Amino acid sequence: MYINEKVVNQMQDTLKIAGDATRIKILSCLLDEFDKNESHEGGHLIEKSVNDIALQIGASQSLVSHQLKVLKDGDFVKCNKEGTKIYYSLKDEHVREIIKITYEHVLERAEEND
Amino acid sequence: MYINEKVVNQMQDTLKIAGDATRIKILSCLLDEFDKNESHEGGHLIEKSVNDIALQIGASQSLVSHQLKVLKDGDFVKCNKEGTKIYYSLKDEHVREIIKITYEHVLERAEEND
DNA sequence: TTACAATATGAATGAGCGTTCATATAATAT
DNA sequence: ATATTATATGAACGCTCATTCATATTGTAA
Repeated sequence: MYINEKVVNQMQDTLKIAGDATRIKILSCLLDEFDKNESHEGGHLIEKSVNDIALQIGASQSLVSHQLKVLKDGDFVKCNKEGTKIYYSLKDEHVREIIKITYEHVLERAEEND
Repeated sequence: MYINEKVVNQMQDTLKIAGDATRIKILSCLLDEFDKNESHEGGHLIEKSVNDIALQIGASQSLVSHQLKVLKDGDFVKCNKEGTKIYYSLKDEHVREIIKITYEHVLERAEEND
């Protein structure tokens, strides 16, 4: 195989991180296209605090904090601190694309099964 | 949130399927760009039997069969039967893109950490 | 310092799932 | 029918990991 074992494992780690409902909700609410509070102007970076995210997705502060750490370690999100609040945002374009393509995949599957 | 619970769960299922080393290897060897046996002519559909895949990725027949079922149920691959052999191939463009983008994400992370 | 708000952390539990092994099914040929 | 090849299936084990609860840390204001 062309892709070596190490890269495969890194890809596994990356996709495992993406494959969780809580984390998908977090990423989605940081993704402009999927955030109902935003007008869809491409390229706009959304920053939200831990508590904002927790409120929006209906999860506990602890859970969101835990999962944000996972997302940060996996380079899915970045953060910057302002006072006691810490604002998180999507790290790069890859994250956006993974979420969007997966969303399309799901929609297409739904269309097929009619 | 704009994406409802059902869609989130379907996205979770999709990404969970993608987030496994064995399945990534299977998908990779069905993806032209990553198959060393193929000349990189875009759009060429690669079909391989269960045993071919098992041999190429160095996994047991049983394991590959199990995981191909998972991939098929998730609409990652399709198959057609010819005699006793069953040939599997990637189902659509989304699968290609998910693998490729994840690959790029991993490469970019590696570059950052130098 | 004390109080409060925002976030992080650690332990523990419970469920999900990847892998292996053994076996079953299906198709073909002799 | 028997043998052989290709693939699928079911059970069982082990381990990973998502979530919760309690607690700790950090920053700010009074």
